[in-house]
Amino acid sequence: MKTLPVLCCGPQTPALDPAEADLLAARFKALADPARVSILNRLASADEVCVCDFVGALGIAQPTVSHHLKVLRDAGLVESSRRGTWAFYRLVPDAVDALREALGG
Amino acid sequence: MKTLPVLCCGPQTPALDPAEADLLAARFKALADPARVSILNRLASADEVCVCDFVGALGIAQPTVSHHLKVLRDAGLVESSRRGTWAFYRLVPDAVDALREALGG
DNA sequence: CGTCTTCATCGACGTTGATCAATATATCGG
DNA sequence: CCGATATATTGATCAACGTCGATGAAGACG
Repeated sequence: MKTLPVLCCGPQTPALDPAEADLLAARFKALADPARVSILNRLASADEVCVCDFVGALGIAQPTVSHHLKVLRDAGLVESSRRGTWAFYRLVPDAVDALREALGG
Repeated sequence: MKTLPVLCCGPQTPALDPAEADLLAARFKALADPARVSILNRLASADEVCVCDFVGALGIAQPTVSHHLKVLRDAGLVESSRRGTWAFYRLVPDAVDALREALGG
């Protein structure tokens, strides 16, 4: 007669909702690049920062900066408004707070 | 005579240390996948979880789970210990705390 | 209008990552 | 030692990402 294999785990607790996992992963992915971490860090120290400031500080080409800002915008972590010639970016505090809470507040 | 262009930004505050940005980005990148977010979420609710539990709960193949666990291990977010047949994974609280502080605690 | 500046988008290139089948390694029971 | 189980590693494939040059869109200024 065949013996049953020994099990290591009891009944499983339900997994995290896949949609919730997707949302969190998408937001963390927006931070998965040094340039974008630097952008967020700079935004944390000022109410508004204009794009030309990022270009000067990050040492990467202007289209690349624009690309990173779009990634952060699509993730809902920053928002922008254009005034005349320049575009200014701000943090979205609620989105950043949500991420921090996901890490176990 | 040529006029000087109007500037939008004053003198720049120093940028975040590139090495620091790299480290933070690497850790956020480890969370930039739904499977790994679910793994961390499950680890947050239990002292230890064995690999077979992840395989059952995530609905992805065993080598893929092993790959994701390696990514989290390399990022220093989890650690593992083998006891007999099974491997158990735990959170590394300090690493998770560091990430949360980077989001502005 | 014409030119200059700022910023966004597009197209292309090389790199990285996620996934799984197959295989390797290790441990337990007999 | 042998077969079964659990985990890790390898190799291959396909998609996604970072980067930049070229181009486009929109306002400022004369």
